[in-house]
Amino acid sequence: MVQSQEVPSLTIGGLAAKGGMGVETVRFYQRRGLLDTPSRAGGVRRYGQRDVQQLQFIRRSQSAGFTLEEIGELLSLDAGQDRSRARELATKRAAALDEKIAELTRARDALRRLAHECGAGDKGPCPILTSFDA
Amino acid sequence: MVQSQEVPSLTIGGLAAKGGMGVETVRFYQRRGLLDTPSRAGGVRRYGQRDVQQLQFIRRSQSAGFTLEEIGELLSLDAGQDRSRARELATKRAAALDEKIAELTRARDALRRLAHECGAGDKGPCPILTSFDA
DNA sequence: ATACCTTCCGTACCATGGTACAGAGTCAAG
DNA sequence: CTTGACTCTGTACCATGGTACGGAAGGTAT
Repeated sequence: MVQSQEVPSLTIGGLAAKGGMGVETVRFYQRRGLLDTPSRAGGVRRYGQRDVQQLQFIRRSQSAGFTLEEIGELLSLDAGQDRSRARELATKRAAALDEKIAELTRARDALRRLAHECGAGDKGPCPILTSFDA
Repeated sequence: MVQSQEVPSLTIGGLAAKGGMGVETVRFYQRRGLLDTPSRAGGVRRYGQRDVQQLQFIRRSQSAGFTLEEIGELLSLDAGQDRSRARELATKRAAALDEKIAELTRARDALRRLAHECGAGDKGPCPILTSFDA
């Protein structure tokens, strides 16, 4: 089985576009060590599919609540041998998300209650401060 | 019905403790206009139940995802007459929370899947990058 | 080959939500 | 009436996650 040896063809602008972010953000991730910086063979740096995937991974991880520092660790684990550490990070974050989800759900319910109790009228004070018992 | 005219008796330290935060944070909220600064009648400023309640409100609102700026608006609405604005803010945030909850739920499920797929062994690489399809 | 756009690199700046500290004043217990 | 803890005020600093900008070099369409 031969690995298809992709020729990296994107410039940083194209890469950023595929990642759904600005060029400056890509460079920022490079500075942070989240994305490597290919060599300037000749003129301008070129990026490939792997880099696109990595940017998308960063975004997904962020939306899962990982910090950039944690994402750095995940990326280093991806290539590494320490499965149990990988599992640990994933399950810890999943548990944290369970808590966060519960918290946001309570808050949402409280807000809907507040909106309802605030009544149908449009005049008069609405005691938000005491109504919002999250 | 007579309003019980509470005599404010807490110092800033006691207030902060009741709010579950540090003194510096209370002062920070005062600077941001989220909490008013009683006059220094004599020596030291004194705080009452209303202030405690307000700090708790701030914390609850933060956990509901409001920014400090939005919280400032909510507080001004509390005393105000604009019920429809209050309802609008509450329902908008509730909807935003619904989205956020869905996003976090997806991320959590993806993480649990990842942890599972990462297997029971403890050696060898775990393709996190491609497994985490949030 | 001449515009014109992008990249490159370094450095500076931004918003958000705090946290720390110095130096002076105030308070309460012993 | 001293001592030690707490308060007050102003200003500075912090972490996180970017965003902006200037000036030089590279790439590309006409």
